Amino acid sequence: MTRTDLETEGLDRLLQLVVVLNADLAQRLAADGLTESRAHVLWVLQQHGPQTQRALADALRVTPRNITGLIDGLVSTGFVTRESHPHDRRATLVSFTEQGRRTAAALEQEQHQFTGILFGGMPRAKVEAFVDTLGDILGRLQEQGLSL
Amino acid sequence: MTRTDLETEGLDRLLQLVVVLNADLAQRLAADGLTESRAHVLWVLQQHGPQTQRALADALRVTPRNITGLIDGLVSTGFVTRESHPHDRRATLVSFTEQGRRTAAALEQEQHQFTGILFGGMPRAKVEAFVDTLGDILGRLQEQGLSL
DNA sequence: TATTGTTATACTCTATAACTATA
DNA sequence: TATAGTTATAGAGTATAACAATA
Repeated sequence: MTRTDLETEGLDRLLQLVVVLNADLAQRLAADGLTESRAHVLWVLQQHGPQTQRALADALRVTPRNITGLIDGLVSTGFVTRESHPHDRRATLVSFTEQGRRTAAALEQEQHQFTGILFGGMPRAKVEAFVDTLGDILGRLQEQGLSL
Repeated sequence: MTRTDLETEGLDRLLQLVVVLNADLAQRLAADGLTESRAHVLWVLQQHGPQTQRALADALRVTPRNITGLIDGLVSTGFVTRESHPHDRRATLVSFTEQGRRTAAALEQEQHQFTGILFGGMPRAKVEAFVDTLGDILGRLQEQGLSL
């Protein structure tokens, strides 16, 4: 196999993995009545606690108008509430409901268990090499201006 | 680093890679006036030649109604045309315009060059190990019923 | 004057259901 | 009777622009 064919095979598998992981994520979330965007909101709340819509807009890198719609959806499906901000009457604080808190915790748990599917029983050295190469590739992409 | 931490780090980097690759793809396509879904149509045409909308619906795994909308968009932006099917007057054949053909070929070319960013200058053994592990992981996912 | 979130409007992707034309 | 593609309708994500309330 030529070097070029090898690299092409690598990109193909990487793109295939992207598609499969995305599809699986969307399906799991749909089972909980969530979309990827709404789950992203829950993720931020889980990591950083109650947030203003402005902060959520910055975190998700979408417009404030978009956040209004996402929170509308999460409120109507019972995952979060809008609370008044204690010090700024312009702002609202988005907080978990009990259902939201449970769901976010369960998703975090599921992600953790997912590592077992990916790496379970794989020789440690192989996992280490894989993680190292991923870091290498992410670094290359960052040099191209591609990062989070 | 514990085995668990290592695996968590691996999943984190994988998910980060998914996000970065998706964002970059969307941005490149937008520069050409394309969305991911519309580009997917061009991709199928590039690989298999002119197709009926029905065949495109099957290939993209979306409803026929959805294909109507995607082709409407691709026609109005000049990437494809609807031609009458030679043997079945119910069906339409979707074909490239010259612009569509050029764009699809350029995208294929760009993807090929992208391998240089990902793997260029990396020791062959390292690339081989990475591609091997990707295949391993895709196999594990397939065992879980997760595949294309 | 600047910021927070909303209303108004528009585009894209997605789906189901009913329908037309054709096989 | 079955298939190809459309119209009708609806929900979700995204954006810009104008606006109200508040800082």
